[in-house]
Amino acid sequence: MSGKKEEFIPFTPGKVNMYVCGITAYDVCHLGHARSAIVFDIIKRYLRYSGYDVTHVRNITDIDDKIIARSAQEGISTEEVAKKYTDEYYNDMELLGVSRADIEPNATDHIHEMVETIKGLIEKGYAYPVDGDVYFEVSRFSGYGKLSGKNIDDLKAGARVDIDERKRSPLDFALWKSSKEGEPFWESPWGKGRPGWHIECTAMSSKYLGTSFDIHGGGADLIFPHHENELAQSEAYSDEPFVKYWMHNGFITVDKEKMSKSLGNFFTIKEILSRYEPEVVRYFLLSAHYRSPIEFSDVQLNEAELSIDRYYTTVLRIDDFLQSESNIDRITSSAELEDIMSGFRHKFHNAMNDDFNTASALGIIFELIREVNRFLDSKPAGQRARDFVKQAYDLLAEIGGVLNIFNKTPEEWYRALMKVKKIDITEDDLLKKIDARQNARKNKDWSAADDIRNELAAKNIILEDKKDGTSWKIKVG
RNA sequence: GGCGACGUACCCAAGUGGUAAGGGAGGGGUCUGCAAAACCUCGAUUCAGCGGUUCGAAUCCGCUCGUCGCCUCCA
Repeated sequence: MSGKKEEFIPFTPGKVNMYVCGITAYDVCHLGHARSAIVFDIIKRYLRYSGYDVTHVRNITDIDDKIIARSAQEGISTEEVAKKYTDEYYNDMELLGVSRADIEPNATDHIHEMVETIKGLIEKGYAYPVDGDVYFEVSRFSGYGKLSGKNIDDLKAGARVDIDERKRSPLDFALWKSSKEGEPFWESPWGKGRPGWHIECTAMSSKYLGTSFDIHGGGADLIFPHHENELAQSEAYSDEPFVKYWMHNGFITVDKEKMSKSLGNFFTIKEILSRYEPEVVRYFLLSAHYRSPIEFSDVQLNEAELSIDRYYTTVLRIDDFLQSESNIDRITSSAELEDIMSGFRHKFHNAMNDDFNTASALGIIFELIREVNRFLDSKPAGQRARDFVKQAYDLLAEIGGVLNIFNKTPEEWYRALMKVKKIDITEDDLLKKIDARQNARKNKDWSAADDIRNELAAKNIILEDKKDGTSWKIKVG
Protein backbone atom coordinates (compact mmCIF):
# COMPACT_ATOMS: atom_id res chain seq x y z
CA MET A 1 0.00 0.00 0.00
CA SER A 2 2.87 2.34 0.72
CA GLY A 3 4.51 1.52 -2.57
CA LYS A 4 7.52 0.39 -0.59
CA LYS A 5 8.73 -2.85 0.84
CA GLU A 6 7.33 -3.38 4.29
CA GLU A 7 7.80 -5.92 7.00
CA PHE A 8 5.28 -8.69 6.59
CA ILE A 9 2.95 -9.03 9.57
CA PRO A 10 -0.24 -10.91 8.78
CA PHE A 11 -3.51 -10.04 10.50
CA THR A 12 -3.46 -13.34 12.33
CA PRO A 13 -0.05 -14.66 13.37
CA GLY A 14 0.89 -17.73 11.39
CA LYS A 15 -2.00 -17.37 8.99
CA VAL A 16 -1.95 -15.82 5.53
CA ASN A 17 -5.01 -15.09 3.45
CA MET A 18 -4.19 -14.29 -0.14
CA TYR A 19 -6.38 -13.44 -3.09
CA VAL A 20 -4.93 -13.40 -6.57
CA CYS A 21 -6.77 -12.27 -9.67
CA GLY A 22 -7.03 -15.11 -12.11
CA ILE A 23 -8.17 -14.73 -15.67
CA THR A 24 -11.14 -13.70 -17.71
CA ALA A 25 -12.03 -16.84 -19.60
CA TYR A 26 -12.40 -15.55 -23.15
CA ASP A 27 -9.26 -16.74 -24.91
CA VAL A 28 -6.22 -18.97 -24.51
CA CYS A 29 -3.56 -17.82 -22.09
CA HIS A 30 -0.21 -16.41 -23.01
CA LEU A 31 3.04 -16.24 -21.14
CA GLY A 32 1.96 -13.14 -19.24
CA HIS A 33 -0.77 -15.10 -17.55
CA ALA A 34 1.77 -17.77 -16.77
CA ARG A 35 4.00 -15.28 -15.03
CA SER A 36 1.34 -14.14 -12.64
CA ALA A 37 0.30 -17.70 -11.88
CA ILE A 38 3.86 -18.92 -11.36
CA VAL A 39 4.97 -15.96 -9.31
CA PHE A 40 2.13 -16.26 -6.84
CA ASP A 41 2.43 -20.01 -6.77
CA ILE A 42 6.02 -19.66 -5.64
CA ILE A 43 5.06 -16.99 -3.12
CA LYS A 44 2.48 -19.36 -1.69
CA ARG A 45 4.94 -22.24 -1.60
CA TYR A 46 7.53 -20.16 0.18
CA LEU A 47 5.05 -18.88 2.75
CA ARG A 48 3.98 -22.44 3.48
CA TYR A 49 7.59 -23.58 3.65
CA SER A 50 8.12 -20.78 6.16
CA GLY A 51 5.40 -22.23 8.34
CA TYR A 52 2.40 -20.10 7.46
CA ASP A 53 -1.03 -21.58 7.07
CA VAL A 54 -1.96 -20.12 3.70
CA THR A 55 -5.40 -19.88 2.17
CA HIS A 56 -5.10 -19.00 -1.48
CA VAL A 57 -8.09 -17.83 -3.50
CA ARG A 58 -7.87 -17.37 -7.25
CA ASN A 59 -10.95 -16.32 -9.14
CA ILE A 60 -12.14 -16.87 -12.67
CA THR A 61 -14.17 -14.18 -14.38
CA ASP A 62 -16.68 -16.11 -16.40
CA ILE A 63 -18.98 -13.32 -17.49
CA ASP A 64 -18.01 -10.00 -19.04
CA ASP A 65 -18.12 -8.05 -22.30
CA LYS A 66 -15.27 -9.92 -23.94
CA ILE A 67 -16.85 -13.27 -23.18
CA ILE A 68 -20.12 -12.04 -24.66
CA ALA A 69 -18.30 -10.84 -27.77
CA ARG A 70 -16.52 -14.16 -28.07
CA SER A 71 -19.74 -16.04 -27.67
CA ALA A 72 -21.29 -14.11 -30.55
CA GLN A 73 -18.19 -14.67 -32.63
CA GLU A 74 -17.98 -18.41 -32.01
CA GLY A 75 -21.71 -18.96 -32.05
CA ILE A 76 -21.78 -20.67 -28.68
CA SER A 77 -23.16 -19.58 -25.32
CA THR A 78 -21.19 -17.51 -22.86
CA GLU A 79 -21.18 -20.47 -20.48
CA GLU A 80 -19.59 -22.59 -23.16
CA VAL A 81 -17.00 -19.93 -23.92
CA ALA A 82 -16.14 -19.58 -20.26
CA LYS A 83 -16.04 -23.34 -19.75
CA LYS A 84 -13.83 -23.87 -22.77
CA TYR A 85 -11.22 -21.29 -21.79
CA THR A 86 -11.37 -22.12 -18.10
CA ASP A 87 -10.56 -25.71 -19.00
CA GLU A 88 -7.74 -24.54 -21.25
CA TYR A 89 -6.43 -22.39 -18.43
CA TYR A 90 -6.35 -25.20 -15.89
CA ASN A 91 -4.79 -27.45 -18.46
CA ASP A 92 -2.03 -24.92 -19.15
CA MET A 93 -1.47 -24.39 -15.45
CA GLU A 94 -1.15 -28.08 -14.84
CA LEU A 95 1.39 -28.42 -17.64
CA LEU A 96 3.34 -25.54 -16.18
CA GLY A 97 3.35 -27.18 -12.77
CA VAL A 98 1.36 -24.43 -11.08
CA SER A 99 -0.46 -25.73 -8.04
CA ARG A 100 -4.19 -25.21 -7.67
CA ALA A 101 -5.54 -22.54 -5.38
CA ASP A 102 -7.48 -23.66 -2.32
CA ILE A 103 -10.59 -21.91 -3.53
CA GLU A 104 -11.22 -21.12 -7.19
CA PRO A 105 -14.49 -19.27 -7.37
CA ASN A 106 -16.36 -18.33 -10.51
CA ALA A 107 -18.07 -14.98 -10.75
CA THR A 108 -21.38 -16.37 -11.92
CA ASP A 109 -21.65 -18.57 -8.84
CA HIS A 110 -21.63 -15.47 -6.68
CA ILE A 111 -24.21 -13.18 -8.26
CA HIS A 112 -26.21 -13.20 -5.06
CA GLU A 113 -23.27 -11.98 -2.97
CA MET A 114 -22.52 -9.27 -5.50
CA VAL A 115 -26.10 -8.04 -5.55
CA GLU A 116 -26.06 -7.87 -1.76
CA THR A 117 -22.84 -5.89 -1.80
CA ILE A 118 -24.22 -3.48 -4.39
CA LYS A 119 -27.40 -3.02 -2.35
CA GLY A 120 -25.30 -2.19 0.65
CA LEU A 121 -23.26 0.34 -1.30
CA ILE A 122 -26.42 2.07 -2.51
CA GLU A 123 -27.82 2.17 1.03
CA LYS A 124 -24.65 3.75 2.30
CA GLY A 125 -24.77 6.37 -0.42
CA TYR A 126 -21.71 5.20 -2.35
CA ALA A 127 -23.57 4.02 -5.40
CA TYR A 128 -26.53 5.07 -7.48
CA PRO A 129 -28.75 3.28 -9.97
CA VAL A 130 -29.52 4.73 -13.40
CA ASP A 131 -31.76 3.01 -15.94
CA GLY A 132 -30.98 -0.46 -14.72
CA ASP A 133 -27.23 0.19 -14.29
CA VAL A 134 -25.60 0.85 -10.96
CA TYR A 135 -22.50 3.03 -10.64
CA PHE A 136 -20.05 3.55 -7.85
CA GLU A 137 -19.66 7.23 -7.12
CA VAL A 138 -15.95 7.72 -6.93
CA SER A 139 -16.06 11.17 -5.36
CA ARG A 140 -17.85 9.74 -2.31
CA PHE A 141 -14.88 7.63 -1.40
CA SER A 142 -12.20 9.90 -0.05
CA GLY A 143 -9.39 7.41 -0.47
CA TYR A 144 -9.89 6.95 -4.19
CA GLY A 145 -6.53 6.82 -5.95
CA LYS A 146 -4.48 5.82 -2.93
CA LEU A 147 -3.40 2.52 -4.39
CA SER A 148 -2.43 3.68 -7.87
CA GLY A 149 -1.11 7.04 -6.72
CA LYS A 150 -3.54 8.96 -8.84
CA ASN A 151 -5.82 11.77 -7.87
CA ILE A 152 -9.31 12.37 -9.10
CA ASP A 153 -8.60 15.70 -10.77
CA ASP A 154 -5.73 14.32 -12.84
CA LEU A 155 -7.83 11.41 -13.86
CA LYS A 156 -10.63 13.66 -14.99
CA ALA A 157 -8.26 15.84 -16.95
CA GLY A 158 -6.70 12.88 -18.68
CA ALA A 159 -9.89 10.92 -19.12
CA ARG A 160 -9.96 9.12 -22.40
CA VAL A 161 -13.20 7.35 -21.72
CA ASP A 162 -16.28 8.19 -23.65
CA ILE A 163 -18.44 10.49 -21.63
CA ASP A 164 -21.59 8.81 -20.44
CA GLU A 165 -24.06 11.56 -19.62
CA ARG A 166 -25.92 9.41 -17.15
CA LYS A 167 -22.93 9.05 -14.87
CA ARG A 168 -22.34 11.72 -12.28
CA SER A 169 -18.66 11.66 -13.08
CA PRO A 170 -16.77 10.05 -15.93
CA LEU A 171 -14.72 8.21 -13.34
CA ASP A 172 -17.70 6.44 -11.81
CA PHE A 173 -17.61 2.79 -12.70
CA ALA A 174 -20.27 0.16 -13.15
CA LEU A 175 -21.19 -2.22 -10.37
CA TRP A 176 -24.10 -3.61 -12.32
CA LYS A 177 -24.80 -3.42 -16.04
CA SER A 178 -28.24 -3.84 -17.52
CA SER A 179 -28.36 -6.47 -20.20
CA LYS A 180 -29.07 -5.70 -23.81
CA GLU A 181 -31.28 -7.80 -26.00
CA GLY A 182 -29.93 -11.31 -26.35
CA GLU A 183 -27.26 -10.98 -23.67
CA PRO A 184 -27.12 -13.26 -20.67
CA PHE A 185 -28.64 -11.78 -17.53
CA TRP A 186 -29.46 -12.31 -13.89
CA GLU A 187 -32.41 -10.82 -12.03
CA SER A 188 -31.65 -7.99 -9.66
CA PRO A 189 -33.45 -5.16 -7.85
CA TRP A 190 -32.41 -2.95 -10.80
CA GLY A 191 -33.69 -5.27 -13.48
CA LYS A 192 -32.04 -7.87 -15.66
CA GLY A 193 -28.32 -7.47 -15.94
CA ARG A 194 -24.87 -8.69 -15.07
CA PRO A 195 -22.20 -7.62 -12.59
CA GLY A 196 -19.47 -5.15 -13.42
CA TRP A 197 -15.97 -6.54 -13.46
CA HIS A 198 -14.61 -5.24 -10.16
CA ILE A 199 -17.45 -6.21 -7.86
CA GLU A 200 -16.79 -9.94 -8.08
CA CYS A 201 -13.45 -9.67 -6.35
CA THR A 202 -14.96 -7.63 -3.54
CA ALA A 203 -17.80 -10.06 -3.02
CA MET A 204 -15.76 -13.23 -3.34
CA SER A 205 -12.72 -12.15 -1.35
CA SER A 206 -14.85 -11.06 1.58
CA LYS A 207 -16.86 -14.25 1.41
CA TYR A 208 -13.82 -16.52 1.53
CA LEU A 209 -11.20 -14.43 3.30
CA GLY A 210 -13.12 -11.80 5.23
CA THR A 211 -13.41 -8.07 4.73
CA SER A 212 -9.73 -7.57 5.55
CA PHE A 213 -7.07 -9.92 4.36
CA ASP A 214 -3.32 -10.05 3.98
CA ILE A 215 -2.20 -10.27 0.38
CA HIS A 216 -3.88 -9.31 -2.85
CA GLY A 217 -1.99 -10.07 -6.01
CA GLY A 218 -2.19 -9.75 -9.74
CA GLY A 219 -0.46 -8.28 -12.76
CA ALA A 220 0.71 -4.69 -12.58
CA ASP A 221 -1.82 -3.75 -15.22
CA LEU A 222 -4.58 -4.46 -12.73
CA ILE A 223 -3.52 -1.72 -10.34
CA PHE A 224 -5.63 0.77 -12.17
CA PRO A 225 -8.51 0.71 -12.51
CA HIS A 226 -9.32 -2.80 -11.32
CA HIS A 227 -7.68 -2.91 -7.93
CA GLU A 228 -8.26 0.76 -7.23
CA ASN A 229 -11.96 0.21 -7.81
CA GLU A 230 -12.04 -2.98 -5.81
CA LEU A 231 -10.41 -1.21 -2.95
CA ALA A 232 -12.88 1.69 -3.08
CA GLN A 233 -15.92 -0.59 -3.16
CA SER A 234 -14.65 -2.88 -0.48
CA GLU A 235 -13.67 -0.24 2.02
CA ALA A 236 -16.77 1.81 1.32
CA TYR A 237 -18.87 -1.25 1.98
CA SER A 238 -17.14 -2.66 5.03
CA ASP A 239 -15.48 0.40 6.61
CA GLU A 240 -12.50 -1.86 7.17
CA PRO A 241 -9.08 -1.74 5.53
CA PHE A 242 -9.39 -4.05 2.53
CA VAL A 243 -5.91 -5.44 1.94
CA LYS A 244 -2.73 -5.22 3.95
CA TYR A 245 -0.20 -5.97 1.21
CA TRP A 246 -0.72 -5.45 -2.49
CA MET A 247 1.65 -7.38 -4.72
CA HIS A 248 1.87 -6.84 -8.45
CA ASN A 249 4.03 -8.75 -10.85
CA GLY A 250 5.78 -6.99 -13.73
CA PHE A 251 5.15 -7.62 -17.38
CA ILE A 252 6.76 -9.87 -19.86
CA THR A 253 8.12 -7.81 -22.71
CA VAL A 254 8.96 -8.58 -26.31
CA ASP A 255 11.43 -6.14 -27.85
CA LYS A 256 10.98 -4.10 -24.68
CA GLU A 257 7.25 -3.78 -25.18
CA LYS A 258 4.63 -5.31 -22.98
CA MET A 259 3.43 -8.67 -24.23
CA SER A 260 -0.27 -8.22 -24.72
CA LYS A 261 -3.26 -9.31 -26.64
CA SER A 262 -3.84 -5.92 -28.20
CA LEU A 263 -0.28 -5.54 -29.49
CA GLY A 264 -0.43 -9.06 -30.84
CA ASN A 265 3.12 -9.75 -29.67
CA PHE A 266 2.18 -12.61 -27.41
CA PHE A 267 3.23 -16.22 -27.24
CA THR A 268 0.73 -18.68 -25.90
CA ILE A 269 1.68 -21.09 -23.17
CA LYS A 270 1.02 -23.98 -25.49
CA GLU A 271 3.38 -22.69 -28.17
CA ILE A 272 6.17 -22.26 -25.71
CA LEU A 273 5.63 -25.62 -24.08
CA SER A 274 5.88 -27.26 -27.48
CA ARG A 275 9.50 -26.12 -27.57
CA TYR A 276 10.58 -25.90 -23.95
CA GLU A 277 10.23 -27.90 -20.80
CA PRO A 278 7.85 -26.35 -18.26
CA GLU A 279 10.72 -26.23 -15.82
CA VAL A 280 12.60 -24.00 -18.24
CA VAL A 281 9.70 -21.56 -18.31
CA ARG A 282 9.51 -21.55 -14.54
CA TYR A 283 13.25 -21.02 -14.16
CA PHE A 284 13.17 -18.23 -16.72
CA LEU A 285 10.44 -16.43 -14.81
CA LEU A 286 12.24 -16.83 -11.50
CA SER A 287 15.51 -15.52 -12.89
CA ALA A 288 14.33 -11.93 -12.54
CA HIS A 289 12.57 -10.31 -9.62
CA TYR A 290 8.81 -10.68 -9.86
CA ARG A 291 8.20 -6.94 -9.99
CA SER A 292 10.69 -6.27 -12.81
CA PRO A 293 9.81 -6.47 -16.44
CA ILE A 294 11.34 -9.53 -18.04
CA GLU A 295 12.27 -9.72 -21.69
CA PHE A 296 11.04 -12.80 -23.47
CA SER A 297 13.19 -14.39 -26.16
CA ASP A 298 14.51 -17.75 -27.18
CA VAL A 299 17.96 -16.63 -26.11
CA GLN A 300 16.64 -16.14 -22.60
CA LEU A 301 14.85 -19.45 -22.50
CA ASN A 302 17.93 -21.19 -23.83
CA GLU A 303 19.97 -19.70 -21.03
CA ALA A 304 17.43 -20.92 -18.52
CA GLU A 305 17.69 -24.36 -20.06
CA LEU A 306 21.46 -24.21 -19.80
CA SER A 307 21.28 -23.26 -16.13
CA ILE A 308 18.94 -26.10 -15.31
CA ASP A 309 21.19 -28.45 -17.21
CA ARG A 310 24.11 -27.37 -15.08
CA TYR A 311 22.10 -28.41 -12.06
CA TYR A 312 21.21 -31.82 -13.42
CA THR A 313 24.73 -32.42 -14.66
CA THR A 314 25.92 -31.91 -11.13
CA VAL A 315 23.22 -34.19 -9.77
CA LEU A 316 24.42 -36.84 -12.19
CA ARG A 317 27.90 -36.52 -10.72
CA ILE A 318 26.48 -36.63 -7.21
CA ASP A 319 24.55 -39.80 -8.02
CA ASP A 320 27.65 -41.44 -9.44
CA PHE A 321 29.57 -40.56 -6.36
CA LEU A 322 26.91 -41.75 -3.94
CA GLN A 323 26.84 -45.08 -5.73
CA SER A 324 30.58 -45.46 -5.55
CA GLU A 325 31.58 -48.19 -3.18
CA SER A 326 34.97 -47.23 -1.95
CA ASN A 327 35.34 -47.75 1.76
CA ILE A 328 38.60 -45.96 2.05
CA ASP A 329 37.87 -42.74 3.81
CA ARG A 330 39.42 -39.88 2.02
CA ILE A 331 37.90 -36.61 3.04
CA THR A 332 39.62 -33.96 1.11
CA SER A 333 39.68 -30.35 2.01
CA SER A 334 36.10 -29.26 2.21
CA ALA A 335 36.18 -26.13 4.29
CA GLU A 336 34.60 -24.05 1.53
CA LEU A 337 31.80 -26.52 0.99
CA GLU A 338 31.09 -26.78 4.69
CA ASP A 339 31.08 -23.05 4.88
CA ILE A 340 28.58 -22.63 2.09
CA MET A 341 26.41 -25.43 3.37
CA SER A 342 26.16 -24.08 6.86
CA GLY A 343 25.03 -20.68 5.68
CA PHE A 344 22.94 -21.91 2.80
CA ARG A 345 19.45 -22.00 4.26
CA HIS A 346 20.00 -18.72 5.98
CA LYS A 347 21.05 -17.03 2.76
CA PHE A 348 18.15 -18.53 0.89
CA HIS A 349 15.71 -17.33 3.51
CA ASN A 350 17.23 -13.88 3.47
CA ALA A 351 16.82 -13.67 -0.28
CA MET A 352 13.24 -14.88 -0.21
CA ASN A 353 12.31 -12.85 2.84
CA ASP A 354 13.41 -9.79 0.93
CA ASP A 355 10.26 -9.54 -1.16
CA PHE A 356 10.72 -12.98 -2.68
CA ASN A 357 14.01 -12.34 -4.41
CA THR A 358 14.12 -15.53 -6.45
CA ALA A 359 16.92 -14.29 -8.71
CA SER A 360 19.18 -13.90 -5.73
CA ALA A 361 18.06 -17.30 -4.43
CA LEU A 362 19.12 -18.91 -7.70
CA GLY A 363 22.53 -17.31 -7.39
CA ILE A 364 22.92 -18.89 -3.98
CA ILE A 365 22.02 -22.28 -5.38
CA PHE A 366 24.74 -22.03 -8.00
CA GLU A 367 27.33 -21.07 -5.43
CA LEU A 368 26.58 -24.34 -3.67
CA ILE A 369 26.67 -26.23 -6.95
CA ARG A 370 30.12 -24.93 -7.69
CA GLU A 371 31.39 -25.97 -4.28
CA VAL A 372 29.89 -29.43 -4.61
CA ASN A 373 31.63 -29.82 -7.94
CA ARG A 374 34.88 -28.63 -6.47
CA PHE A 375 34.55 -31.12 -3.68
CA LEU A 376 33.86 -33.94 -6.12
CA ASP A 377 36.82 -32.85 -8.23
CA SER A 378 39.05 -33.26 -5.21
CA LYS A 379 38.47 -37.01 -5.43
CA PRO A 380 37.01 -37.71 -2.03
CA ALA A 381 36.07 -41.27 -1.04
CA GLY A 382 34.35 -43.25 1.65
CA GLN A 383 31.17 -43.13 3.65
CA ARG A 384 31.82 -39.86 5.39
CA ALA A 385 32.37 -38.12 2.10
CA ARG A 386 29.23 -39.70 0.72
CA ASP A 387 27.17 -38.51 3.68
CA PHE A 388 28.58 -35.09 3.21
CA VAL A 389 27.64 -34.94 -0.46
CA LYS A 390 24.24 -36.38 0.31
CA GLN A 391 23.68 -33.54 2.73
CA ALA A 392 24.54 -31.00 0.07
CA TYR A 393 22.22 -32.71 -2.35
CA ASP A 394 19.37 -32.71 0.17
CA LEU A 395 19.82 -29.00 0.66
CA LEU A 396 19.62 -28.38 -3.07
CA ALA A 397 16.56 -30.56 -3.35
CA GLU A 398 14.86 -28.82 -0.45
CA ILE A 399 15.34 -25.37 -1.90
CA GLY A 400 14.53 -26.53 -5.40
CA GLY A 401 11.31 -27.96 -4.04
CA VAL A 402 10.27 -24.60 -2.65
CA LEU A 403 10.96 -22.91 -5.98
CA ASN A 404 9.31 -25.78 -7.80
CA ILE A 405 12.34 -26.41 -9.97
CA PHE A 406 15.02 -29.09 -9.92
CA ASN A 407 12.45 -31.70 -8.98
CA LYS A 408 13.33 -34.34 -11.55
CA THR A 409 16.01 -36.94 -11.70
CA PRO A 410 18.66 -36.24 -14.34
CA GLU A 411 17.28 -39.16 -16.33
CA GLU A 412 13.81 -37.63 -16.32
CA TRP A 413 15.26 -34.30 -17.36
CA TYR A 414 17.08 -35.78 -20.35
CA ARG A 415 14.15 -37.90 -21.38
CA ALA A 416 11.93 -34.83 -21.23
CA LEU A 417 14.42 -32.90 -23.34
CA MET A 418 14.55 -35.73 -25.83
CA LYS A 419 10.83 -35.43 -26.25
CA VAL A 420 10.55 -31.66 -26.38
CA LYS A 421 13.49 -31.40 -28.78
CA LYS A 422 12.04 -34.17 -30.89
CA ILE A 423 15.17 -36.27 -31.05
CA ASP A 424 14.38 -39.34 -33.10
CA ILE A 425 16.13 -42.18 -31.44
CA THR A 426 14.80 -44.53 -28.81
CA GLU A 427 16.59 -44.78 -25.53
CA ASP A 428 17.14 -48.45 -26.31
CA ASP A 429 18.93 -47.75 -29.56
CA LEU A 430 20.90 -45.04 -27.89
CA LEU A 431 22.13 -47.41 -25.20
CA LYS A 432 23.07 -49.96 -27.83
CA LYS A 433 25.18 -47.42 -29.63
CA ILE A 434 26.85 -46.45 -26.41
CA ASP A 435 27.58 -50.11 -25.80
CA ALA A 436 29.08 -50.53 -29.23
CA ARG A 437 31.22 -47.52 -28.64
CA GLN A 438 32.42 -48.85 -25.32
CA ASN A 439 33.61 -51.97 -27.09
CA ALA A 440 35.44 -49.94 -29.66
CA ARG A 441 37.04 -47.93 -26.91
CA LYS A 442 38.09 -51.05 -25.08
CA ASN A 443 39.87 -52.11 -28.27
CA LYS A 444 41.33 -48.67 -28.60
CA ASP A 445 39.56 -48.31 -31.89
CA TRP A 446 39.34 -44.57 -31.46
CA SER A 447 38.06 -43.78 -34.89
CA ALA A 448 35.09 -46.14 -34.57
CA ALA A 449 34.35 -44.71 -31.14
CA ASP A 450 34.55 -41.18 -32.45
CA ASP A 451 32.28 -42.02 -35.36
CA ILE A 452 29.54 -43.13 -33.01
CA ARG A 453 30.01 -40.11 -30.85
CA ASN A 454 29.81 -37.81 -33.87
CA GLU A 455 26.78 -39.58 -35.19
CA LEU A 456 24.97 -39.02 -31.90
CA ALA A 457 26.25 -35.48 -31.66
CA ALA A 458 24.54 -34.80 -34.96
CA LYS A 459 21.33 -35.72 -33.20
CA ASN A 460 22.21 -33.35 -30.37
CA ILE A 461 23.11 -36.15 -28.01
CA ILE A 462 26.27 -35.64 -26.02
CA LEU A 463 28.27 -38.46 -24.52
CA GLU A 464 30.38 -38.13 -21.44
CA ASP A 465 33.02 -40.74 -20.79
CA LYS A 466 33.70 -41.44 -17.18
CA LYS A 467 35.76 -43.91 -15.26
CA ASP A 468 33.06 -46.54 -15.03
CA GLY A 469 30.92 -45.92 -18.07
CA THR A 470 29.51 -43.38 -20.42
CA SER A 471 26.45 -41.27 -19.77
CA TRP A 472 24.38 -39.41 -22.31
CA LYS A 473 22.89 -35.95 -22.25
CA ILE A 474 20.92 -33.81 -24.58
CA LYS A 475 22.55 -30.72 -25.97
CA VAL A 476 20.90 -27.65 -24.54
CA GLY A 477 20.95 -23.91 -25.01
C1' G B 1 -0.57 16.27 -20.55
C1' G B 2 -0.76 13.61 -15.37
C1' C B 3 1.40 9.63 -12.46
C1' G B 4 5.12 5.84 -11.98
C1' A B 5 9.17 2.39 -12.90
C1' C B 6 13.74 1.37 -14.79
C1' G B 7 19.01 2.31 -16.96
C1' U B 8 24.84 -2.57 -13.39
C1' A B 9 30.44 -6.15 -17.91
C1' C B 10 29.54 -8.77 -24.74
C1' C B 11 24.29 -10.81 -23.10
C1' C B 12 20.91 -11.99 -18.85
C1' A B 13 20.79 -10.53 -13.74
C1' A B 14 21.29 -9.75 -7.95
C1' G B 15 22.96 -5.96 -4.96
C1' U B 16 19.20 0.19 -1.89
C1' G B 17 25.09 3.65 2.56
C1' G B 18 30.79 0.34 3.65
C1' U B 19 33.85 -0.70 -1.14
C1' A B 20 30.39 -4.90 -7.51
C1' A B 21 26.36 -12.33 -6.20
C1' G B 22 25.13 -15.82 -9.92
C1' G B 23 24.39 -17.73 -15.06
C1' G B 24 25.71 -17.57 -20.31
C1' A B 25 29.35 -16.17 -24.07
C1' G B 26 34.84 -15.33 -24.72
C1' G B 27 40.67 -15.86 -23.72
C1' G B 28 44.24 -19.00 -21.03
C1' G B 29 45.00 -23.55 -18.08
C1' U B 30 44.13 -28.55 -15.32
C1' C B 31 41.78 -33.27 -16.36
C1' U B 32 40.83 -36.60 -20.86
C1' G B 33 42.93 -41.49 -26.08
C1' C B 34 40.52 -37.19 -28.13
C1' A B 35 36.20 -34.91 -26.37
C1' A B 36 32.40 -33.53 -22.97
C1' A B 37 31.58 -32.20 -18.07
C1' A B 38 33.88 -30.15 -13.92
C1' C B 39 37.40 -27.03 -11.71
C1' C B 40 41.17 -22.99 -11.82
C1' U B 41 42.24 -18.34 -14.11
C1' C B 42 41.53 -13.59 -16.96
C1' G B 43 37.61 -10.13 -17.49
C1' A B 44 33.14 -3.74 -14.87
C1' U B 45 39.00 0.85 -10.47
C1' U B 46 33.18 0.70 -11.96
C1' C B 47 27.24 0.79 -11.77
C1' A B 48 23.35 6.15 -18.24
C1' G B 49 25.50 11.41 -17.60
C1' C B 50 26.38 15.71 -14.49
C1' G B 51 26.21 17.93 -9.76
C1' G B 52 25.19 17.53 -4.27
C1' U B 53 24.90 15.13 0.91
C1' U B 54 28.47 11.84 3.61
C1' C B 55 34.55 9.71 6.52
C1' G B 56 32.36 6.63 2.72
C1' A B 57 27.14 6.02 -2.67
C1' A B 58 25.65 1.62 -7.80
C1' U B 59 22.83 2.45 -3.33
C1' C B 60 20.29 9.00 -0.55
C1' C B 61 18.95 14.08 -3.01
C1' G B 62 18.61 17.31 -7.54
C1' C B 63 18.95 17.98 -12.73
C1' U B 64 19.78 15.95 -17.77
C1' C B 65 19.43 12.00 -21.34
C1' G B 66 17.26 7.28 -22.67
C1' U B 67 13.73 3.17 -22.30
C1' C B 68 9.21 1.30 -20.67
C1' G B 69 4.47 1.20 -18.16
C1' C B 70 -0.39 3.07 -16.23
C1' C B 71 -4.11 6.87 -17.12
C1' U B 72 -9.22 2.39 -22.20
C1' C B 73 -9.73 -4.07 -21.94
C1' C B 74 -5.21 -6.27 -20.26
C1' A B 75 -1.43 -10.98 -16.02
